[in-house]
Amino acid sequence: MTVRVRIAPSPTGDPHVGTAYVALFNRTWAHKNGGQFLLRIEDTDRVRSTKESEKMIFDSLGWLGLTWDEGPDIGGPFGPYRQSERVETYLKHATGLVEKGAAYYCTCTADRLEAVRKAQAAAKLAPRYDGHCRNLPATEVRKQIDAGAPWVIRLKVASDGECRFKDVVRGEVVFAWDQIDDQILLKSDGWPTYHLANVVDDHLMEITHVIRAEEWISSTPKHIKLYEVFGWEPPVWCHVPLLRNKDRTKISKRKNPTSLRWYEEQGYLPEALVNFLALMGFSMPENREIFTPAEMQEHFHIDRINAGGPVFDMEKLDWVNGQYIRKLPAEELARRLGPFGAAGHDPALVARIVPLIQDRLRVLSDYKDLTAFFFGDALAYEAATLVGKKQTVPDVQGHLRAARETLAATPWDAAALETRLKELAATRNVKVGELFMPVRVAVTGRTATPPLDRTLEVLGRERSLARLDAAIAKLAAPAKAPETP
RNA sequence: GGGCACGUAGGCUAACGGCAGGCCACCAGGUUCUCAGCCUGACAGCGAGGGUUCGAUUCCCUCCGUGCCUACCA
Repeated sequence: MTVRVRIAPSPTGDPHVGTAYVALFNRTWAHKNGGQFLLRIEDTDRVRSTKESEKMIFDSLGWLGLTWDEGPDIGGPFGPYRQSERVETYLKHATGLVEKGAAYYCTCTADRLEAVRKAQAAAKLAPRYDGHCRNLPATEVRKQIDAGAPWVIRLKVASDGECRFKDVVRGEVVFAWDQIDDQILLKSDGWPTYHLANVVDDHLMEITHVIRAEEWISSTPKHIKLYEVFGWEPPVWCHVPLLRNKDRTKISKRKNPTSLRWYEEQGYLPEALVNFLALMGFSMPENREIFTPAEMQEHFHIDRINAGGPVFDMEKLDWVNGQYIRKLPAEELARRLGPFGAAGHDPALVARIVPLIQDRLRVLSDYKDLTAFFFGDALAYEAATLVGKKQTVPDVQGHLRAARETLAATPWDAAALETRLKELAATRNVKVGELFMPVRVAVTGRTATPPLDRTLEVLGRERSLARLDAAIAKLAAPAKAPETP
């Protein structure tokens, strides 16, 4: 039997990091077994679903390389893959269940349901549908419907005994059937709820393994009941853990970035984010932390997924991202930096800059800040920054003037610049740092930069000398003088 | 409240019932003109209590903690 799995995101809001997480496990499992990975859009919530959101799901998953074998955009033999285009199917199946006696029409109003819930809460009972319409004669409900009352279809669940199922990640799970509510299958607008649509589609699309988030465990008995009353073979159940915020609650945008677009905009590499996501619950043999999707696929098995909910650790993500950034060939890194500002810069200059910042990029969007001083003429910094803690203004003035003079007479390559500046420090009888730091600040405006010699080299003679002049002028000016580059 | 799930250092994780190991973060050194990177080292853990066993992180029970679900959302 061919392994067929799917993810079924609902297109509401930004594309979620949890979607990518579950997609990764699904896709890896399908491809490891030579099967198919499907993307199905669960847009049965007519109020919240949007086309823009759907598009973003396609784009973000595509960005991550988590491509699908069948889906709304590319089609496939089991389409349509958008639930809004399958509404008649669900209606037909729901009414079929009523005819079989496995489901029933319900005309209870929202007001009544709320009142029932309130009463149950007051009596400290579990909030649950009270079976009002289930117990009414069918003719009575029929009469109300014919009179124009809105109706829904509910699944008949409550009964004795237990619902047991095997979960690949967790082992055997048991629910008492009397804990399970008479779930609404078809809403009053004629559209299905998740539960109905999900089961019908998974069956018709021949899904073999349902790999989904842990939050669905509680609903699984309803789904099993549906498979039972339809007379269908249920899939293999695999509930993977939920990604967590630092406080261990379900990951949420208030407490942690969840939008895949955010990660893209920050300049996390897609392969790094996927690698990091894999680390949340999956582990490679021999403690490997950095690996490709192909390597993961080789060693992956659903039953190796850790069942505990992992805290999404941004610091480790940064580390993983750094690993990937440093591994990139310089030209490739330059290309990837394009959208982060490098596209607007002279390619030849970018090519010289990239090696200087490759070890210093945490995310690609650091590019702008890290390279700002290579562009433009004016530098904005306080004159005081030029003067070290153990230095006096006259000291620094002397260093800068001497450095300016020396550099003006030095061939402009890193090796020569370093040699001459170090000689100068010796001549002036100061530590290298005491000379280098003021020069660094003078030509870059900051105290943390790539090595000074290479920075000077890329910056060029003309610009470097001009900035030294500006720094000397800045120090000569009255203490609180405004910036005059 | 009820149901279910989950507990290995601050975070992610590994370990046929047999010496608890790796990564991130943190800290300390080294490299060095600063920062970053890189190298070395240090710190740090089986939620608690019972039971089974020669032996329990591992199996069982109880407790505790945490999370999810408890919608005509998914």
